[in-house]
Amino acid sequence: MKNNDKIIARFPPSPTGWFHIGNARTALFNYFFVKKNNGQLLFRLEDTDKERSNDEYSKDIVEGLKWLGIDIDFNNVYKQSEHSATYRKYIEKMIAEDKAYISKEQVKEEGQRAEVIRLKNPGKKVVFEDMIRGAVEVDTTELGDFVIAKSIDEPIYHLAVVVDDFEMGVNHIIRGEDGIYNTPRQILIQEAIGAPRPVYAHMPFILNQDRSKLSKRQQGEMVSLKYYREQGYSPEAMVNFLAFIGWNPGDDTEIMSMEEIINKFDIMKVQKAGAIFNIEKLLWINKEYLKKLPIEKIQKEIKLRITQNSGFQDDEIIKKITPIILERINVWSDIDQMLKDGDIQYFFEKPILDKEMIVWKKGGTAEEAAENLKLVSEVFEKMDENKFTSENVKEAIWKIAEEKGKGNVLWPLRVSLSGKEKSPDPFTLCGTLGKTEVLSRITIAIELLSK
RNA sequence: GGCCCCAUCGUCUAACGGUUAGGACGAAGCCUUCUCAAGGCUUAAAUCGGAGUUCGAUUCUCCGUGGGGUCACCA
Repeated sequence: MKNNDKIIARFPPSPTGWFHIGNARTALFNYFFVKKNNGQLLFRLEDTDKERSNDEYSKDIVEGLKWLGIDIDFNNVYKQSEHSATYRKYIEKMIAEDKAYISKEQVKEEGQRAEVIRLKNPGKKVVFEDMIRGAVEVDTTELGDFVIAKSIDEPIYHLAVVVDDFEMGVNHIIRGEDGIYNTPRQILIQEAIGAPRPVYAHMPFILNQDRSKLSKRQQGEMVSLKYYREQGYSPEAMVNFLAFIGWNPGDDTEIMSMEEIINKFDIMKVQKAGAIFNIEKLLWINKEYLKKLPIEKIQKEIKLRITQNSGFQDDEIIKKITPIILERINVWSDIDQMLKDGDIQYFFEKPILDKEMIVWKKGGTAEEAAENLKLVSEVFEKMDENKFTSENVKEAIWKIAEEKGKGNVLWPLRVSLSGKEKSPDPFTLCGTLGKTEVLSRITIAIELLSK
């Protein structure tokens, strides 16, 4: 860095699709690097491809970055589309200095220009230093006099990038591995316009299960950050997870905040090889973050999901079932699935019972079930409504359960209350539903059994 | 195919040239238990192959092999 000691990096997405998870990770690593080194991260929209660029995608990218907690200045976003005069200036300069020339072309396909601007390629070996990979050497001869602009007013990507980075004072470029092929020709352009060479770092890819580059074709919407936002993943979990694809603090720590990551971040320790996207690990990390959330926040989210999906909104019940739900989910959208499976409704309304299901499969009869339910309900009748907690219920009927066989008492009770083969234990159910509702559901079950 | 990049458990990864090759996710088993979940404990599981350098290679070099990427008037 000749003129400037401050590290300036950039994140330059082109808004031609939903914010890609791999791009999100690149942005994150840029941010880690810059924060660690008291530098600055700039944002640039590469929106010169008018056909494919759109505003919705730009918004999605900005929102995604904000969601992740990357605080960069979005007020004065540098848009490529607004700098055509700048590109023109450099193109003219290069032509004037004989570094580039207008080339007459044979038009072979429709849409091809009869004239384009090509760089005079000195045809040499370019060696550049990569913070992740070390020295990378490429022979640029085979590139030939490559095209740098379609016309004096239409630069192509490589030229635009080099000019923008130069104009913006960018001195560190951290980008995806595929940028390695672009680097030599961009260096040639830098030399032609007299721009200093930035320091490079090329990040390994995130991979599909078969180790090919992470693709929408294979992963569908799961390549978009949008998907994870919608599913209700915690941004902290996402940052943690993405950071650990290709990097780690060097010890056994798995859960780290953005601040801790930045603190320990070292770009030299970034992995060279690509890494498969492991959703299982993400799920686990997300759950770790879920568990750390304040209870009010958890209740609020659970209520939101339940109300949206089912219309139920009894605050008392929601409060009671919060711990039950929390230990059964990894991500908020799991609540939607629970609702779909009917695993929550029975806390709010009487389940439809199935006679067969109430009977304990491993050796009970309908008569025994009915009899035991009667015994249990007699005990419940005598209990104080205010002391009808799961602990007290357990204490009150444990003896009966042991005498009559636990399976033959607890299974029918639990199924009578939930109507499900799988559910939380009967004591928890009792404590949540309350004495009146419990007795009512038991009565219904007994009637059903005697039919 | 040319060029480029990469290579430790299934996955993410740790290991100044000297470790019983460590951790995590996942899996399996056990405990707890009426079922599910959660939790606790335990187990299985890896240095791609071959040369070389070295007293000693996961680690350094070379050659294979394998995988991936890239070869635009797209970004």
